[in-house]
Order: sequence, then C-alpha cells, then structure tokens
Amino acid sequence: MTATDDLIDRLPEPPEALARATSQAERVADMLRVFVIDGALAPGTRLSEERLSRKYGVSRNTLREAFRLLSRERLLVHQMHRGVFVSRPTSADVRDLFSARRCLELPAVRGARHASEAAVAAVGAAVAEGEAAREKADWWGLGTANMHFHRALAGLAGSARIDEFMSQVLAETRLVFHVMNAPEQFHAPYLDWNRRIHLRLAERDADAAAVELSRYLDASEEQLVTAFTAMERDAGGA
Amino acid sequence: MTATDDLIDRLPEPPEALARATSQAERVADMLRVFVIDGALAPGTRLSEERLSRKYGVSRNTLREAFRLLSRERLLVHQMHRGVFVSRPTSADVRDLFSARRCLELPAVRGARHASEAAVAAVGAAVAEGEAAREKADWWGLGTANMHFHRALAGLAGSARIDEFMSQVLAETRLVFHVMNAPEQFHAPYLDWNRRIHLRLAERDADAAAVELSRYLDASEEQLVTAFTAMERDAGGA
DNA sequence: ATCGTGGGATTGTTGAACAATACTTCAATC
DNA sequence: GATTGAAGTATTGTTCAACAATCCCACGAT
Repeated sequence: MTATDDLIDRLPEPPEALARATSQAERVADMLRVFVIDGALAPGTRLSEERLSRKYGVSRNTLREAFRLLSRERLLVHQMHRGVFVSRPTSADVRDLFSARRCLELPAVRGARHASEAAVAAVGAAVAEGEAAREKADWWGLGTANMHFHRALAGLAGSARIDEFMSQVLAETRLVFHVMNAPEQFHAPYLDWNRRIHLRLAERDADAAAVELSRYLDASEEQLVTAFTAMERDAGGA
Repeated sequence: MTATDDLIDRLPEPPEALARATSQAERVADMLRVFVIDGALAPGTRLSEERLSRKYGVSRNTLREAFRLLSRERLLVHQMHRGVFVSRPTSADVRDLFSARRCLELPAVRGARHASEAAVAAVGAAVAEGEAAREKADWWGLGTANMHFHRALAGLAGSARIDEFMSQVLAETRLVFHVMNAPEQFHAPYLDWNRRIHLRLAERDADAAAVELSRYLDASEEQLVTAFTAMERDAGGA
C-alpha cells in the first residue's frame, strides 16, 4: 500500500454515466420515447418494423430490442404477429394511474420532514418553471412543468426506484392528454395549487402539504376521468 | 341489433391472457427470471449469449430480446461489450428497496377500508401458506409465502401498475437474500407478525395494521442491512 | 348479409457474417 | 519484481437475408 494507492482510494465515485456507453437499441428507444410522449406519434399508431428500420438506418433486430424496452414501459403495446402500437389508455388506465400516483406522491410528501433541501428546492424549481411557461402562454411547456412538479414530489422519498417508476407513470399520464387531444390549458388552473403545496413544504408542514396534494389529485382525477369517459363515449358511438 | 348481439355483449370480458400468445423471447425471459429468483443463477454470474442460445435452442437475437426485458426489471444488468450479469444488489439497494416498499405497502394498507374482500382474503391466504411451509420446515417456501404476503398487501391498493411494480421490487428483494446466501429461516420470526397484520385487516382496522406493518418494515430493513453490510465488509476485505 | 378461401403483407425467428470492444497473454522496460 | 505496452483471442454489437407463421383484406360462393 503506497501513498498513491491511498490517494486513488479517496477519489470520488465514478459518475454513473461511465457504466453505459449507450447501445444503438437504447438510443432508438430514447428517440421513440420522445416521439410518443410529445405526441408526434399518436396513440394507436402502428409502428412498422420495416419502415422505421429503413428510416432510421437500423436493422429490424435492433429496432425490435427498442420496441421491447418501450413495451415494458407501457408506452407501446406489442400484439403478437400484429406489431407494436402506441398505447391508447382507457379511462380505467386513468384511474389506475391516479391510484399509483397517490401511492407514490402522498407518502413522499408526508415524509418530507426527512427529505433533503435539494429535493424540496426541485419542487420549487418546477413551480417556477410552470409560472414562466404560463407567462409565455406555452401550454405544452406548462404541461411539462407540471410533470416535473409531480416527479419532484415523488423525489422527496429519495428512492431511485420510486423515481423511475414515477417517471413512467407520468409519461403514461401524458399519453392520456394526447388521446383526448388535450388542451394543455388543462394544467393552468392547477399551477396555483402547486405553488401552495410547495409553500407548505418549504415551511416543513408536510401534513398540510399532503392534504392539499390529496385534494389536488382527487380533483384532477375527477376532471380527467369525466372528460375522458365523455370522449370515449363519443368515439365509441361514432 | 338482434337478440344474439345482446347476448354477445353480455359475455364476460376476455381473459387478458388472450392478448398474448407469448413470443419466444418472453418465454425465455420467464424461464431466466425463475432461474434468477430461485438462485439457480447466482448474483454476479455472467450470461454468455452463445452458450445460452445454444443450450436453449434459440437464436442470439431472441435471447438478447429476453435479456433486455430482464434488464429493465433490474434482475440482470447489461454492460456494454461485456455482457449481461445477474444483478448483485448492494446495501444501498436494500435501503432503496425498503423505501419503495414503504411507499407501496403502507398506503395500500392504510386505504384498506376500500379494498375488496378478495384482496383481504389474498392476504390471509398468504399467511396460511407461510404457516404450512413452516410446518414442513420448507424455508424456501416460507420465503415465497412471505413475498406473496407483501404482494397481497400492495394489492389492497387495487392498481395493476402498483401490483406489477411491487412484484419487481419483491423479486429484487429475493436477490438480496441470495447475495448473502441467505438462511431462509430469516423469514420465520416474521410469520406471527404477518398473522397479526392480517387480523387487523380482517377487523377492518386499517390504521392499526399500518402501524404494525411500519414496525415490521423498520425491523426487517434494520436486520437485513446489518447482515448485509457485515457481509459486504467481509467480502470486500477478502 | 354471412361464411370460406385465397393472396399479399407483416411479423417471428433463425443463422451467418463482420465490426467493435474487452479480456488475456506475454514480452519489454524501469 | 512490478508495471507498462502490444499482440492475439474471445465476446458482444449490429446488420443482413431468408423463411415460416400469422394476420388482414378482398373476392367470390352460398
């Protein structure tokens, strides 16, 4: 054991990006994920293996690996011998998503006493992001900010697995807005609510924040499900 | 609209198994998942593409699709140009897993007022399963029963997404036992605790059940992390 | 209008090939 | 003696082409 060894041992941990020079399949998956979440690919669209592999210059096999990844995230659905389609959530999915969000967000907020300063700050940053977007009447940006807000809430739990699951749930939630070709102004009324929740958190009054959030989720789910079932009825009848 | 149409409309919903005549990749993934969870493949083991594809008579491409699926479940880890390995959780992972479990299980139990009879019965069944296993000194079965118990608790939330996430978390938890070549008797002392929790649930005293569960999780995490860090120290020193 | 029956298109899976990268071995150097 | 450097080897990453299995659609028969 020399002095150099000692120094090397004290070096900071490797940034986790080191582990993964991303593979082609992952890069393709990342690209498609953005397309789906941003609505460039409408729910229900079929993704042709041949056309996509040609368009993006990757082999069918690589593309299929990407499809598998996104299917597991529920952004695509895979039907045997028929292909993969962009998920088209139903109102039952909306309810399920909100159940999941209650499980993830409420406990995280309630336990915010033990959350790091940075985690609380992230919540505040998301609120500010939303307000900036509202200024500019950037409704899509407002929706994104709202997603960031709720992801930050779940982040209070301080668990990497929760964070990842929450990200998935929010990505799916975003699909819901697309499927009812969503006015993103939908989010606008909730911005003040977000601000209030963050205020409670900043005061470290976790319980009050949780109560607000619970009401928020109830209201949001209610509104969403109502709009959604109406849309489903119209589409079903047509 | 004829009378037959009417009857057809009233038919039960299709069992969701209908959607998926499973592909080969999924079947391979299912098989490997069992191997990993049951410990036939020890944590850290590298899975050679060539050898496995030959052994199980599938092409490398198909096998790789299976690898992707399991990587996303965190049962395998994929390292670029090095291959896939059975995950080797660290003590930090143990903490993270318990954070996740608190988020999933506690809210589900607290909200058990609204849970279905069937969901509560599933909890009871898991307890019985555990007691039967203890009778036969079947420690592995006892561990399985314990997993079922906690999955049933999360199931009280009544969300398919939560159920799936919980299953993943529990599968990973099982890996933890393997990595410290786990005496499954580990679970035995907790069986009575499970019984108590179920009793509270059956009485519909959700809050009392949640309190018990919270203590359970604290104790279990504490014990696990202690044993785990001791093992890490030994392994690191050796 | 309903029910079979093709034909065409797409996916499912395989096998082989080659490029890119990591690991191993061994010799050269300080 | 330990470390560095430079082959060679093994394994993964990715592509391509082929064929089987399956689904979809249109056509015609009843």
